[in-house]
Amino acid sequence: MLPRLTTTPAATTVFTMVLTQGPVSRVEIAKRTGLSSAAVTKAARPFIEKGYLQELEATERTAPGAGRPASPLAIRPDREFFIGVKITDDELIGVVTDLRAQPLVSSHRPLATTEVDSVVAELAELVAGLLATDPSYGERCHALGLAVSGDVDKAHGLVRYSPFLGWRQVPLARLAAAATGLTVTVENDVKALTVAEQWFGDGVGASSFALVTVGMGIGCGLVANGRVVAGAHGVAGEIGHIPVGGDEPECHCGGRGCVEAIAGTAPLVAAVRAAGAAGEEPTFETALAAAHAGDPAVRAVFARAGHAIGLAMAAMANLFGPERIIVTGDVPGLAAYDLFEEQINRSFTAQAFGAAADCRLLLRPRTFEQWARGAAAVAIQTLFTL
Amino acid sequence: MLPRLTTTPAATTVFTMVLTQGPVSRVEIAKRTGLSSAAVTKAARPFIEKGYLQELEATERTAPGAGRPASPLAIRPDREFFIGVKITDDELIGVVTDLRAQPLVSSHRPLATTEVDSVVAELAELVAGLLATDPSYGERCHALGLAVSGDVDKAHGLVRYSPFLGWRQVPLARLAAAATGLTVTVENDVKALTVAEQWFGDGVGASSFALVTVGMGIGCGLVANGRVVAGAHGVAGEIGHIPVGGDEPECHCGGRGCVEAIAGTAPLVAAVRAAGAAGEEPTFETALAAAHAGDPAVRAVFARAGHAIGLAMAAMANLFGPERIIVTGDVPGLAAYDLFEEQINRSFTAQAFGAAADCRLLLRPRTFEQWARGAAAVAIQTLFTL
DNA sequence: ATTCAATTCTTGACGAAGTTAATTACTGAT
DNA sequence: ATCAGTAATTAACTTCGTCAAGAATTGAAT
Repeated sequence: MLPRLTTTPAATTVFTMVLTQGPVSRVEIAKRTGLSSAAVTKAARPFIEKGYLQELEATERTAPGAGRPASPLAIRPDREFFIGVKITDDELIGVVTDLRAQPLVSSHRPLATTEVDSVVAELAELVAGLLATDPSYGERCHALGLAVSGDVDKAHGLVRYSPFLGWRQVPLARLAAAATGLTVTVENDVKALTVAEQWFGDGVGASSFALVTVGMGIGCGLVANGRVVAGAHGVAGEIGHIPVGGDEPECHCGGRGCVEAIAGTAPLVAAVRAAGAAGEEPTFETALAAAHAGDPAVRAVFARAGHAIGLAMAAMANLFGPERIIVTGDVPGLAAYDLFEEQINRSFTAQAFGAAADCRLLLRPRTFEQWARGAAAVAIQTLFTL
Repeated sequence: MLPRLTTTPAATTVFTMVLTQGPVSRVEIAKRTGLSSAAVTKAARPFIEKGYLQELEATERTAPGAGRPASPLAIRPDREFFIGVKITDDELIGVVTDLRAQPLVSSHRPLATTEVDSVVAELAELVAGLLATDPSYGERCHALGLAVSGDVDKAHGLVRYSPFLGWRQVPLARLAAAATGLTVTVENDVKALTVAEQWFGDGVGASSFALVTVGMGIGCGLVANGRVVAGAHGVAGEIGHIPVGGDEPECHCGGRGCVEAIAGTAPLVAAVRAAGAAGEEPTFETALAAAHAGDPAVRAVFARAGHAIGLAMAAMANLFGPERIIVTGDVPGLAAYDLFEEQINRSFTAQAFGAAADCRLLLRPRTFEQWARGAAAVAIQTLFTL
């Protein structure tokens, strides 16, 4: 267990500002937070003493002017390391990150089964392997973040229900802590990625934004008033089940017209097959290739999917009014994104209500390692938030 | 100007808990908030001294037991009064409320024009009339809340854009303050109603909930993590422009398939007309009568509208995961609600994703005075929140 | 009746956190 | 060199809330 450094509100504020807003002078921190500069000095001191923060050298200082030059506070990223692991149904993806949640090494480990004990055992080995890659990791890594799809109770480290893994009420934090000796946080995978964007990515500085993930399914993480929207019953961000398709396609969720039933990987391939394109037994890869080769029937299917995604994003923006929308995807979705993009933009703009269309759309490809990074970001945020 | 009593976090917490959670003992407040009971005693004292809070008499106390009986703190609702006014394009609706935002008197005033100066002048007369109804109002009323549809900048008391009123960049708080001598807050009407539910209605105790208003249009207010979702570009809660209707109906917003283009009052009447039902030139009233009389064509139109509303509510719930959904409406919507209700419930349940269907649906008819009450609630919340 | 245990509320000393105001530190310009 | 301007630090003070002890008020046991 790492002793908690952020004991007071001011300490939390100051440290997270330096962590997320890059090097900042004390006066600047005081201005932005409303604290007195004296308070900033005091709050920063313990972090400097313990090596989490440092003052930048004179050479690294910014624009000069009249008066004493500022000595901006900067994070020491290698003061502490974190491990983030994304757990899928057939693989563990793990990364070691620094304090800024920057991935340093990554490692994959296939899963033969999703049986809990077996996954935890594999996880322990993955973690041990990652820690062994550098001696400093063993010394200065105390926290592990896990990202799992489904309904996660972060406060209790409990996976309430994960359909993909077939887990119910699994006390994953406790099990993983016992197996690895680290402090463990568990979070829903989309929310974890959202936290990574909020603190270390394109959500920095926005009090509200949305993250839309396009891939096998379509997911969404929301931040409002600076906090992740949790969802009262374990459900939130299910943008994939907004019914924009009319009565037509039936969805695995029992609903009709869901975005995911149009633009999810499986329905998309099915639509290509129904169109008789991309070969005898089309797969996502052959469909992709056919679309890139210019097959109009296949391209129409992708355009329809993009339309559905754009409408759902507009619905979300109309309801929620985010400052920005970050669009990202896992590996398959990522490869197809160029096929969606134009139609997403067009349909979003057409359906966004009034000023909601002013919302900035940011396209950000993210690899699977980024999901693991999200898990690490949650561990970091948990450690440094009161 | 009323001097601010809630200067410290503890004072705010204690007072708002008594205000919103009814009579509570100090120990109970301490338990729920995590404060020490000593802190509660200290925080409560100034409110008692100034007459905002009182200790309940022995006779009013709750269940006895061993030990010193609790003396619960209760609000003194008549210590301070508030005026709330809802501004529509053809009418001002005003109420005087007590500290609990309970309406005591109401008054309407027709508007010949929506020209700003004229509206402000009418407003001043309305307020003067309301204050004259009881001498204590004049003594103990210092704040006025205004509710306006459209994009409102509450922090600056500015109506950025209100399509219904044809207003742009109107510094309404300043103008109304000058005309009435009261401290004025301005808020979007749906958000105001949401605040009323959050503090004094069916949102009490919920850290997240949604309010859906069915009427001429369909609106929505959202509360997440205990705070109203504002929307970055002045847009939020536009549930009426979620495209659940496919490509079919074109909406006045420029989009297609919007809920409001199906279930709004005008499109609904148009659909009845297209069906050739409810008389030569059907109005909302004749359509309503025909539906209540059992005309199947008209009932089908209402069912279709209910379906659209239910789907939009499910989309919202899937995305947002509210603990509860409060469904309400203005006068016309209210009269028709029984025709929507069954279909709303059915379509919501069908489309809600997994546990999102567990969300409690509360049907709460609200009169126009309730909207005015919402404005008063915002004034109250603003006064007693740090 | 009296004592005791239980629970609520109050009080005053203390401690932690942050503010203000004065001081020191450092720079470029006159 | 002096000076004006900005940054950071320091020390005294304020404020808020905790803690621990005690006062208040009841029901139950002796």
